Amino acid sequence: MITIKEIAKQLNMSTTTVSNVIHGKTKEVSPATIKIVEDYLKQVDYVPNINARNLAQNESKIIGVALKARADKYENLLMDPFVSELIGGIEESIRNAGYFMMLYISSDIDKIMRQVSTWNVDGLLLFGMLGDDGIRVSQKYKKPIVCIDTYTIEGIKHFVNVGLDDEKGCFDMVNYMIELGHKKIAFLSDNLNGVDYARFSGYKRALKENGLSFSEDMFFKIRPRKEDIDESLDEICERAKDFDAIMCVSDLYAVQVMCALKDKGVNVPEDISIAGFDDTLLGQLHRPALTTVHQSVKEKGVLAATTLLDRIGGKKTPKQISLPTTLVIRDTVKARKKEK
Amino acid sequence: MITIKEIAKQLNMSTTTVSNVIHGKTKEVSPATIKIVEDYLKQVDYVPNINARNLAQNESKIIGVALKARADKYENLLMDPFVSELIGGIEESIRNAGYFMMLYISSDIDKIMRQVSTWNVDGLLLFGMLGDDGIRVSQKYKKPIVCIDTYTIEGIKHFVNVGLDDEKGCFDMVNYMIELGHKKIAFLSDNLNGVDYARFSGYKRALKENGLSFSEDMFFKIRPRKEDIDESLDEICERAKDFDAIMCVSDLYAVQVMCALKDKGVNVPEDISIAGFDDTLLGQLHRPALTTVHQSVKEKGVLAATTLLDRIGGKKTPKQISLPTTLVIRDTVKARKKEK
DNA sequence: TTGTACGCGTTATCAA
DNA sequence: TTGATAACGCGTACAA
Repeated sequence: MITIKEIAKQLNMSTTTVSNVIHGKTKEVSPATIKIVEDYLKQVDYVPNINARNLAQNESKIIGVALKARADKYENLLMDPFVSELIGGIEESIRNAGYFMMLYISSDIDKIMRQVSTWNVDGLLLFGMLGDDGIRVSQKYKKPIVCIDTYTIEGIKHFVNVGLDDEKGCFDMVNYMIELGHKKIAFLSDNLNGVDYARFSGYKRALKENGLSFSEDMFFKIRPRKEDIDESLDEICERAKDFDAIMCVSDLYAVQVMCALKDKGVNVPEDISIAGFDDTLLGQLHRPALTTVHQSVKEKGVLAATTLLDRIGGKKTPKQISLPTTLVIRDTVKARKKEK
Repeated sequence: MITIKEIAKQLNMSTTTVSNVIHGKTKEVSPATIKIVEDYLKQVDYVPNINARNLAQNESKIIGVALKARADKYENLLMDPFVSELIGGIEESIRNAGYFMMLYISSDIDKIMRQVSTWNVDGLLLFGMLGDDGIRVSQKYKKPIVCIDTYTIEGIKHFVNVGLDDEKGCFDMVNYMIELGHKKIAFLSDNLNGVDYARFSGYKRALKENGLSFSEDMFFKIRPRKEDIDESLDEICERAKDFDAIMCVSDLYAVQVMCALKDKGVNVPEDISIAGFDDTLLGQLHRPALTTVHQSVKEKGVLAATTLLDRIGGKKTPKQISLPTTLVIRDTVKARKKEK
């Protein structure tokens, strides 16, 4: 690890000159010196020490990406295909902009904030915030923040948010199901907060606008933890007998339910129709191929990252950015045939 | 962002004393002063500046995780379920050990190495190294390195490696297929380097030990890029007509092939048997459920990270660590019925 | 055109 | 038991 000081010593010049050449401030350096320094730099393969630079300039070139994990859901958040695709898009954008990504995964918002302060990150990307998390973050951290898929009022007020038109996506799909003659349509998710609540709202609006009523027994609450999932799926399959169709809050759940149904001899879409949400690989590679609501997850990550970078660069950006959804009609939702 | 200097000023004492209290070097500090400092620390929510600390101590508490991307395969490596599960395990271990993870994704090994030097990372985790990458890295970087799934001779010589018994895993599966009466068994992958070559070797050994011969036309080379995949799968389905079974190098390919076959009216396992490798969610959630070779991807990540941390801590570790595989018998490989 | 000197926040050494 | 000061490597204002 050679330093500027060392280079200056070897070349018999001052650190300022070396530093100026490195940063292209060559207006005030003679061409001859430039050449000498540049040649030497290549020779010794100079790499600046980021810590010293950050300390001197009070910036870090780091984007913090904080994922608030839900303790009840996954062993590790990165194993969720949605999350990894999102991070993929984020990572790529950050890298291309010459920044670094520092990933924090924790269910403890205070821990996350300590890390963020410690590293003096230039900007923050937040995913999975709920309740008053937003307030607590914005009290401690004064640099640009962009949230992803945040629905809490505090989030909306305080931050820039990149989201999706979840409500409409679900509305469109349920509407489509009803057009095909389905009457008893269940909604399946593991909770009714944030994004899931928005989708649930779209589901209910579609029912209402088509003159169908909603009752509590039409909500299928799945328990996704490893130790619960089998029992939970059994119960859902049992309840599903009375239904024409199930609107699932994610592709993953849709595929899991279809597998459980098939194992019990129930056929999709002949006996029951199933729709998913997200349009991940899982649904694309299932047979029958999953009818689902498409969203571009990678694009969401890219958009969130570039928006944050714009803000760091002092540009104005919209505060609420909402990506569109589209229906992907494949083979798991078909016209209702028989009476139940 | 309050600093030690500021705290010392407020409390009318020296930075040394404050620093000592913070680091628990309380042998030489009077109880009274300790109390004062500790109380004040809580009040102001002091967070250390990592850059200054790293500069002073010449360490970073960062583990660099470098993924060498194959330009021909994915838009973004993180979208590969295998990779994200691996990273999940790594991230968790690093975090639990009080370190930070810095992720580099690039197809350019020199770029990766520059980043690693810049950040002065305490250790390096390498995935996807091929050819002479290993030599180039070890020339520039002198701190502990652990590779994952590296098979090159240079890699083996220079580094600690955490891998899998790929050869045996594939051997066992092909052996099992042959026991069930299959004779013409194809091997499918996108290349024959590194890990894939090891699996290919296991496949060939199983053929040989069972008195079956291998010929070039038994290797199905899939082209996984978006623009090629459909054509590639068409070709593979066509060639598959002459075969009893296909040993696929990954679950992803196995599932893709099964979908393509099904779309053409070919039934698995009735018409042809298919086996995968890795045991990912994709195979578990397919129907018929995929018969595959299990490896614990997350555990591999955990083991690589803890091995690296051990080395950083000065502990001795084995140089070659190989995880076992197990056969997961599900529904896509069945006894051969009809003559072809 | 080039060089000197200082500050960034922390830790470590050594003196008081 | 406490404090003053140097050092880490870089960038830069200002002096030469």
